[in-house]
Amino acid sequence: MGIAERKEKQKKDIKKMILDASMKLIIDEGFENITMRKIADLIEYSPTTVYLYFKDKDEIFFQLHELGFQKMLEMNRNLPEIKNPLMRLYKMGENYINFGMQNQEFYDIMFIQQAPMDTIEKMDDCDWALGDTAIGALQNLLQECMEKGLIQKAPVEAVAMAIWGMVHGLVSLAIRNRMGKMVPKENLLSTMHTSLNWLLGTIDNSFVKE
Amino acid sequence: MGIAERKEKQKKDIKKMILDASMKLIIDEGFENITMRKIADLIEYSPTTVYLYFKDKDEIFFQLHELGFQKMLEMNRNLPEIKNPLMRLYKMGENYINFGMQNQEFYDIMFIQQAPMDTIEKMDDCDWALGDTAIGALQNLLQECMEKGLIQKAPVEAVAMAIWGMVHGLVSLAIRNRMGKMVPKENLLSTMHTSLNWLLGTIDNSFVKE
DNA sequence: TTTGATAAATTAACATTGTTAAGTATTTTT
DNA sequence: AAAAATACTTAACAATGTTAATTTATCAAA
Repeated sequence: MGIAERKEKQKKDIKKMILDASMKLIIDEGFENITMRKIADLIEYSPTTVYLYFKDKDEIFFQLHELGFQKMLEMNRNLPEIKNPLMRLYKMGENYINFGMQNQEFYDIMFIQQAPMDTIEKMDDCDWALGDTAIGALQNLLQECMEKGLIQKAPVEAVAMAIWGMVHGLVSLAIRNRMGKMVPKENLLSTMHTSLNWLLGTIDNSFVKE
Repeated sequence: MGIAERKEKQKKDIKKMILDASMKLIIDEGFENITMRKIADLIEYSPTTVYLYFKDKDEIFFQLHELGFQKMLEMNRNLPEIKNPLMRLYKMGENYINFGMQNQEFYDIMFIQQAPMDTIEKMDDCDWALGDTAIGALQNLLQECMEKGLIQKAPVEAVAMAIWGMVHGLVSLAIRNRMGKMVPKENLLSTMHTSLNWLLGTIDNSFVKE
């Protein structure tokens, strides 16, 4: 049945158009200012057509949140080739910060905004799979580092939460304009990396402790 | 002039009524669902009256953000009596997490939402004084700890950002529902404290390093 | 090719929102 | 008591998300 197939593809295409348009609007004008009508305008359909492809506005945000995770995964493609798990941990943190700062709008949807979580709650299978696997990967990595004696032993969940918390904290403070005058804009990124390296340095057993 | 004084007081009173009503609404129904009309309803004035006391909705959020900082300062009244600066650092972190988790709506306005920052940008004196002094206090404390050899020496700004980043990260992930199934709700607070203690423990010189 | 059903898109409308302008009541000053 | 300033309300606007009703396009069967 080539016909049903083609229709399926058309539907996918329009969905993609809608998501692309949404993202463009978000980047150009910020979330607050994104509206269904503007999205419709951009894809040159009537406003209500959008509702034939997405249940509501929140679902658009949810899908963008998924796209964001895809983008993030792509950025981490360079990880597996790093054999030393501790080096991999460093790189993972760096990647996280860089991703957040280079894709602030995606990051916001993925980790700050309520909308996608609201959609998840309405779903049957209502758990945040993407987030859970991400933090799971961090935990596994930490476990490996500990087993090989590369970092100090400690409760894995607590350490994972601490590290994730820190990088998320830095990025989200920056995104939501809480860094203020404390750190000048041009130093922001490098200071964040310094903070991360400092943290990992303190647990890195290859540093000599006096 | 007792008359101008009384008028001044009346104005203050109504302002307070508006802020109280706003906070009540935010707590009861969340930000998304707070409206000028609901606020007006609650104080039994017409919707437009609110505009006689606040320029716009964002300014209400800005004032609530200031109230939040006041509340936070109150919570930290117990700090000065702790003579050991390192102990004070521990307590400061604990307080921060507790404040955030016990006053999620305030915390959200203070550190997550864009609205108060937008208002600040529109102001003449457009810097985030409250935030800056808060982080300044942390930096001073760290400085003191380092000078007394209680924690390892390191660039103060980077360490301050790291610590603040971590506690903010944990609280904001929790508030915005990103902890998911990773940490069960009833363990959330204690795990966060474990993470904080782990971090401070790693830089605490009173721990023996092997 | 005409028909009739199904799918796709649009127009019209609704209730809610933040906010402004214009008008009314109330208080203060003269 | 009249005039002026203050406090408040009513009416209205444009914009928003969303639904219901209606039109238009698509395409297999007659």
